[in-house]
Amino acid sequence: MKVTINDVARHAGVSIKTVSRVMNNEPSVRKDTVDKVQAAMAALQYQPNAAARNLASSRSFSIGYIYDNPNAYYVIDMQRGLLDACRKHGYELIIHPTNAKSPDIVQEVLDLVQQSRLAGLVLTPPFSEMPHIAAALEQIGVPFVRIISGSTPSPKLSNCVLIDDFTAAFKITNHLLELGHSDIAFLCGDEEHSSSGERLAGYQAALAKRGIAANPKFIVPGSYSFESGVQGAKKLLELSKKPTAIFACNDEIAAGALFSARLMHIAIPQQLAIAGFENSPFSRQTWPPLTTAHQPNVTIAQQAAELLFRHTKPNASKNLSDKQPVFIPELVVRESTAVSS
Amino acid sequence: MKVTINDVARHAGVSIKTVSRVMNNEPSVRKDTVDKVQAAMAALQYQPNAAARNLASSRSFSIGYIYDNPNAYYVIDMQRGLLDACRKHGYELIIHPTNAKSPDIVQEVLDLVQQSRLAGLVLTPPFSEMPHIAAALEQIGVPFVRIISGSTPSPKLSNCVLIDDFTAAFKITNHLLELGHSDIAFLCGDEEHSSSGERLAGYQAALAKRGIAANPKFIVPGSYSFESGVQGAKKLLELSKKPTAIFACNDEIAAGALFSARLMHIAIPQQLAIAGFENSPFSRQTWPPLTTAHQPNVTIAQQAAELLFRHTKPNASKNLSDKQPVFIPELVVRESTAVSS
DNA sequence: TAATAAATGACTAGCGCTGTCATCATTATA
DNA sequence: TATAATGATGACAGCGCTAGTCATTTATTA
Repeated sequence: MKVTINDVARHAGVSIKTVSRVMNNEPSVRKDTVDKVQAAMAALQYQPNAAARNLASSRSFSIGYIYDNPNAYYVIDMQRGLLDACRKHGYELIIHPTNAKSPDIVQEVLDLVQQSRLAGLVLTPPFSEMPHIAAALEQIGVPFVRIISGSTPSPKLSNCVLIDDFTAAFKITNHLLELGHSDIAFLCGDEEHSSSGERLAGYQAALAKRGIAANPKFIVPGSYSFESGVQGAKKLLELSKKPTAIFACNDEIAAGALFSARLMHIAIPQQLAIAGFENSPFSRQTWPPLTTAHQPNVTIAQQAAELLFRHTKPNASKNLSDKQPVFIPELVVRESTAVSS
Repeated sequence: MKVTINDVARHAGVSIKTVSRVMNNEPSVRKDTVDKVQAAMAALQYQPNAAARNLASSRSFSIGYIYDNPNAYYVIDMQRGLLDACRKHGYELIIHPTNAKSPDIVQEVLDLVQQSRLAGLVLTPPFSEMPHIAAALEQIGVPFVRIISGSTPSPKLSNCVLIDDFTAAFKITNHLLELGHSDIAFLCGDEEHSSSGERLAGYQAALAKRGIAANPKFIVPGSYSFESGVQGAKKLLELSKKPTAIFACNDEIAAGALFSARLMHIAIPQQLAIAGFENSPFSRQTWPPLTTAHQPNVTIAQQAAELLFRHTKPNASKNLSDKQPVFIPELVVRESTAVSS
């Protein structure tokens, strides 16, 4: 029933210590010994006792994922990717939904780390953009990886996975421009999220490249929510000079804009083109379906976890750790920006 | 930095063992000793080492949640509720997304239980409705709680949290009837999910009570997906005798139906009323927003976990364990079924 | 073939907690 | 008041593994 390291050792004809060496991939174990031991582990279906390993080594085999994101699909995708990586490396994932705006969020994170004895942490927005959290984690020496918006790798961002929102937003705006639009409005997400700023910058850069002066009234502050899209679009569509296209900072905002346009009997895409960002499932389920930018969140999460494991694992090869992943979301064209027929 | 049970014992002036007794609320510790120990724990901010407890007691302090549900919001809510309960009882939650249709799903679940040494498991549909999983878990003696569709508590369902889909569906159908509809169609979810059957039964019962013969063409098989709603509604709206109202088995199907109706230039709710089920966030974000039934998923999950802990905890009072929670989703009326003006 | 380095094993001491059993303190019973 | 019966507490071993120290065996190189 219960297979211990002893059984494996006996089965493989080696000592307990050698099995332990293999498990912790310590150097100076011969290749064929490793094979022998691994064969024995497989044959006996050995499951190392995580509790014992934990206790003896006083390191832990779980990483944490803190989230506070209204977009459930994003969270689920992240979890999926993180779990994939965790399974591969024999780690466990501790999830922790919380309120990022809580005044003692830093303490909460530290408590989590202590209580669950986390080996490391993966941070997504908004946590990945809170400098005091990064600072606190650094101080207590807990490795962490941030998934953030950015396009240019740099040493300062060595523990980051970058999402190039700028370029993706540039591409979306360009798509609208190519469709013949020049009065393109932008519905911002939360100011605190740097993704919103990056996307705005991409939008502005695309306009600038065509020599189009950005109309300040066409840039509407807001937040990453349906409601914000409703309000923002309303404001835009009540202008005397309406935009002919709206680029929303994410799909939810875009859905809100769609809702507003419909209320005002504005036909999409004939009278108004709308584009979103994220490619969340409901971007396919609006009417008409939304043009958007696709982020491979599962893959991003996997990479983030892999990056983290390079820091948590003592004997892992760290030589490739300079590779800093950058993901560029891809343009997905759907009916919400179809050429008016 | 690291506070151990030793420190607490010394601080409280008792033996290590007594502290341990307090932690596990074993009987036969005097009241004032308990207080003394708890005061010491609080003063030192003692965090018991889960790994050590695990190892020494060979029981575990984590429960599992397996999911395979396309509805991310549902999963997130479940997690939230489960985590709330876990935190309260000092447990950890191990999440495990997987494919319910995998041929060796039972083995996978058993492996998970073994590998993560789970103290128990919470099952939601579709897993909660797979008898071979329940059987396998019973056989290896791992406690589990199922969240399933049903209205009448019974001893056989002692470890279940029931969702009364029947009554909720009855209420929705009744709402449509009261609006003056009599040609009400029903878009089914997956046959394997008993919720679909229960909701269908509730729909039929409501019709029957009014003496309305159900038109078999108005009952369309399908699955819990947007696409299924699109197809199902299309079929219905191409009938020579169209329904005037559609009750979809969940919001996603309803959104699909909405999409289809729009394609066919059918005005909602003027020409067709549509109702969903679940009250997922996007039921509020369609145009028009969907009438639906609200399930308090966070609370449901909490209760499920509490129920589970009564089985996993050795010294817990089990006397209240006969109480079997039943939740009736509530009717939420929105514009998709507004009286045609 | 000797000299050097690389693998491996035997042994030991915990990691922080729980379980068992022995001990001591208290109360009930005659 | 003595005696048993119970309640409350402590001493100690050990959960399954890691990690360190040396001793021993095996492979590699000059």
